[in-house]
Parts: sequence; C-alpha cells; structure tokens
Amino acid sequence: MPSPIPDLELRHLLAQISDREGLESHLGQSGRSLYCGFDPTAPSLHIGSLVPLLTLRRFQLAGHSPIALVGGATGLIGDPSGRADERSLNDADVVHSWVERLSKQVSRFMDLDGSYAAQVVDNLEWTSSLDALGFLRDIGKHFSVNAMMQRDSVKNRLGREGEGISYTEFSYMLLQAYDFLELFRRHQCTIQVGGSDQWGNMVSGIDLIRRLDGQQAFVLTVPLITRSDGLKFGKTAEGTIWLDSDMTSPYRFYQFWLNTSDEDVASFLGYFTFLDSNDLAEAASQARDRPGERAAQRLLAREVTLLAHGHEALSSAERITDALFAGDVADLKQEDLNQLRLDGMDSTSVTNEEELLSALVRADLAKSRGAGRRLIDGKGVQMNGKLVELPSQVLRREQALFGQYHLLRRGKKSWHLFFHE
RNA sequence: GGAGGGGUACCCAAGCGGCCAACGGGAUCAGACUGUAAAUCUGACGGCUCAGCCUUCGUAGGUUCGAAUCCUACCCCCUCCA
Repeated sequence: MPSPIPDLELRHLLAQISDREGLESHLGQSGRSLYCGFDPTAPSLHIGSLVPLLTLRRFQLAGHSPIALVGGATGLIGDPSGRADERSLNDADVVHSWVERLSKQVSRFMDLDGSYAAQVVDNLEWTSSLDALGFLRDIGKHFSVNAMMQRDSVKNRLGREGEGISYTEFSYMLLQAYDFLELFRRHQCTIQVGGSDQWGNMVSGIDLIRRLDGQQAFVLTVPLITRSDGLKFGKTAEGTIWLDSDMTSPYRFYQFWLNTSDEDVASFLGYFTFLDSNDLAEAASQARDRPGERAAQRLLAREVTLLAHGHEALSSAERITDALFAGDVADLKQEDLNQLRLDGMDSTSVTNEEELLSALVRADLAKSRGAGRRLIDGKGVQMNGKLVELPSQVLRREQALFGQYHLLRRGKKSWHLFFHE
C-alpha cells in the first residue's frame, strides 16, 4: 500500500495536489522521498504544525522516506504567507538555538531507522555558502516578478492599506523553491508537503526543478485547520498550545484536546490520530448520538497526548484530570498533591500569611490586584474546594492542605497550586 | 526628494477644548444554564490603600483656568509621484 493518498483523502487531509494522477502513479513505487519545511519562529512548534508533521509520518508508514527540513536559513528571512503584516527579524543565534530544538522535536514523530528512515536537515547547510550574485544569476533569473506579484501572499500585502512587504520577505519564495531543488538533487526528493498557505511557494519549486533539471516534482498541501466557530485553531486563553512539554504541560495539552467542540471532534480525530476508518466512524457516531459523554473528545485527547508526549505523560494528565474534575478535591492525598506539583499543574510558592490577591497576581491568575478583587467578588475563585468570599483573604500555613498546599480554582477550568516551602 | 493620508486602550474603531479612563464592535475573564460543550443571558474589562485618588490617547515641549482634542518640533507607518 505505498500510496497514502486514499487514506489522506478519507481524513480530508488533501487541500491541493499539483498533479494527482501523476503523483499517485509516482507513489506506486515505495521508497520515494518527500519533505516538509518547518521554520524556527519560536523555541517550539505548536499544534498547528502537527498536521504536516503527521502527514510525513503517514507517508513513512506507507513506505516512503520523509525529510523534515528545519529552516535555519528561511527562518532568518520570514515567510510572508498567511501574514497580514511584516515580521520582525529574529537574531541569528536565537534562530540557531531554535533550529536545534525543533530538530529534536520533529525527530520524535518519525522513525529515524529502518528502510524508510527519516532524516532532519537544515537549509542553512546549502544556503549559507550562497553568494548574492550567484543566487541572483542562477536562481533569480528563473522567477518572474510579474508572476510573483500574483501570489496571494504578496497580493494580500500589496493591496492592504497600511501594510506593505519588504524585499526580504518578497524573496522568501525563491529560497523555498531553492530548497526543493537542493533536496531533489541531494536526496532525489520529489514531493513536497505543506500547509495550503504554502502552495505558491511550493509550486515555485516544481517550476525551478523542471527548468534547471528538466525533472518532474510534485507538491501536496494539507488544509489549514479551522474550527467550526471560525476561531483560529490552536489558540486558547492561555495562549498557544506548544508541542514542548516545558512550554505547554501535558496536562494542559490533554485538556486542550478534551475541550474540542462536538462539531470539530470527528474531523480532528481524522486529522490528528492514526486511528483507522472503522474507529473513526465509531467515534463519530458516538459523538453524534451521545455528545454529553464526550467519548470522542476523550479518545482524541488520549491519542494525541500519547503521540506527542508518551505514555507516562498521558497517564499523569489523565490522573490530574480525574482528580480535579471527577473526584472531590478533599479526597486528594498528600502524595497526590506532591505529584500534581511535579506533574504539570502550574504551581507557585507562597509565603506564610501572604495575601491571596498578591499570590493570584504572581501566579498569573489575575492581571492585577484589582482584577483579582473583582474575580473574587464575582464568585470566581475557590480555594481547597471552598468559595473564597473575601478579597482580603490571607494564605495561612495552618489552613493549607497537609500544612503545605492551597489548591486554587479560577472559574471552572483554571487550576493552580500554591505551596508553602 | 515631492504630494497626500495616518499613529487612540489586547485588536478594530469613534472622539476633534471641559459632561473623557475616553462611544461602539471584537477578543478576553467571571457568573447563570450545561456536558470542564455550543448558543443565550448578566456583569467586568488602565492602576491603586477603589463612593476617592493616580497614570493614559506616537515622543518632547507650548497655549489655556482646563487638551486625546489647538500650536511647535521630532519619530514612525502607509499610498502615489520622482
């Protein structure tokens, strides 16, 4: 079963393909090489990158060799695709450190050994030695500015009042096309996968390979994930959901998926898990018939957390969830609380007699003392299972659970542990 | 280099000498309802020692009893022309 295309289609993971029939017959033979790029714009990828990342894995499972490209070079430039405004440039050494982190991160999602071993490359490897004149003569000559102006990523910026696009970002497309060419030459990489906002950049690579080497390459895009309510996928009140467990704890990660809406859960299972079509169909019907049970959400949360963080992290996330939402806070044992503190529930050290308001602010549960006061007035804070009535409340060691912990709940979902040293 | 437009709170966006901590919308937060949903409704949404006070409307000065609103200089952004 060397072609993963039917499976991708089943999961609604195909946005565009440059030449579907050509690609399918190309994939008829196993061992093809394909790549997807990830630019270092932060110290970690977030869940938005999960779809292309898992797509690489799906190809690998089908018998092809994936290359994850981490953009040490392109990350220095900034991709205008999908952006309404110009990016600010990051320092080179910062980008370097991000490249290292992302390289490790993406490796975890693929098999680095075996007959279809994955590899991770950095495009700085071949771009750092480029000279400006050579690049302009050898590569730039093959790009028509007229055509580039037609690209959505450029058009959006030109037509937008109050914004523009720098030459730097305008050039991004050339670098990405050049990457494809290099990977084609170095690793016989013939397929590029990416988000649908990358389409323009990606087909530029096909053109370049055909012009310079006379060979055919293919690209395939996966859809940008949207939510049924139109809000941006992957953003929550707490901010971005990162793949790095130091930036987003496995518990929070698990909670994110658990809170997926009824409308989205069936399709998310397709996008983000490796469940087969039977399991997908069953989960979908459960979600439809008994939404209140949220069995599909639980399944989704379990599968994705397992994928991203492994068994241990998953079971701790489930354990915390259980303790907080299913049981009674008073039932928690001392070792449970110790564990919660280690396990990823956010926690803050407090001093004896510290004002609750100041602790709330330090713990980021309230933006300011005034906001904290209003929160308490609005019945929004519980401590150790009891509603806090007075904003003037103080954290006394004697009242702490086991002389040590105050378990804070803000609203329904936000938990935080205060502890005395 | 020339001409024009613009910089207001997280975002969009009113205001154009006092009634402005600044209309409205979005986002966000809390409460009710629920399933740790969605929709809806209610409230909050610069800070504080919170019926009061303090600091905000690109920056720095100035006029005035009083400025986000007027004047001066400067910085930044955008569009068009060269």
